[in-house]
Amino acid sequence: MPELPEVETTVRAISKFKNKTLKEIIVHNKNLRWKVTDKVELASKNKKIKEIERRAKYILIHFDDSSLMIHLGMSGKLRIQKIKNNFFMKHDHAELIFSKEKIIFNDPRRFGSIHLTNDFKHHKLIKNLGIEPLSKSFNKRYLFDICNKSNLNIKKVIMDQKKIVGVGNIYASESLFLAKIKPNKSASKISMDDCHDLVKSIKKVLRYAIKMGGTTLKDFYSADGNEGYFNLELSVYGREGESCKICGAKVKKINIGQRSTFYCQNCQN
DNA sequence: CTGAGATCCTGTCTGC
DNA sequence: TGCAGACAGGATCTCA
Repeated sequence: MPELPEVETTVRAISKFKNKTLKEIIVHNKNLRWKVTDKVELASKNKKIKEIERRAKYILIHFDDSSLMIHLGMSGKLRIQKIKNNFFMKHDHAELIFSKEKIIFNDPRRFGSIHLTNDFKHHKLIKNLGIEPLSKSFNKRYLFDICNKSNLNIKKVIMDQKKIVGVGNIYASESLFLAKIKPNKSASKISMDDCHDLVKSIKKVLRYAIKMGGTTLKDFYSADGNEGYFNLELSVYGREGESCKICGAKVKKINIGQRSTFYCQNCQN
């Protein structure tokens, strides 16, 4: 489910817990993408939350001496629920308990993960992440450099979390459409002008998706229960056979790295 | 080092 | 309806 905009939307929804004290974490199912360690429950009792932020697709909840790292994987989501509202949903795997409310981690496919670390910056899942696409350092020069060094096609490059973080399968297709670049174009053939357009497109698409509260394709809801509306704005993703919103040609679907990829054969080169 | 492919897991949809 | 198979927003690991 979640790419950068959905994670950002989730972080914003739970940011109201900043400065609140986490009473405890209860893990119902430790078998996530990685086994949830006992430390997560044992070392997170009565911790004041100093900061809540997003890094790549990770939700980071910082305490004084440690940080909780939550990844939503493919189907994970957080929801905020009143303590007294005592109901469970299938696949509720963990609960962050506060005085009146709790944050529940629900993840049917269990590709998500929860870690507690004393040094998140050097955690193995964080330390090799690439730059944030919405930061100033993500510019045409940077993109041009990584494209030049790569033998992959452009879609694979922009989805490589070691290079650029946060861009997943939906927004990769959407950004490439906006930049009028074919997803299977060889990265090494990308011009500086292409990079200019693509950087602008990625930023624009991500910012707009955040503004719309993310994309609700099947069942993404923000932690506050709101639906995301970016799916109404999708230009090519999931629109195989439908007409391109620009030129009217049929939207094509191909596979790139076992992921569905959508583009307009007419608009994108 | 790079890159392709398999893999983790459940739910939903499509086609026979 | 039933059932098999494909597919789904991620990303790591293995192997060549």
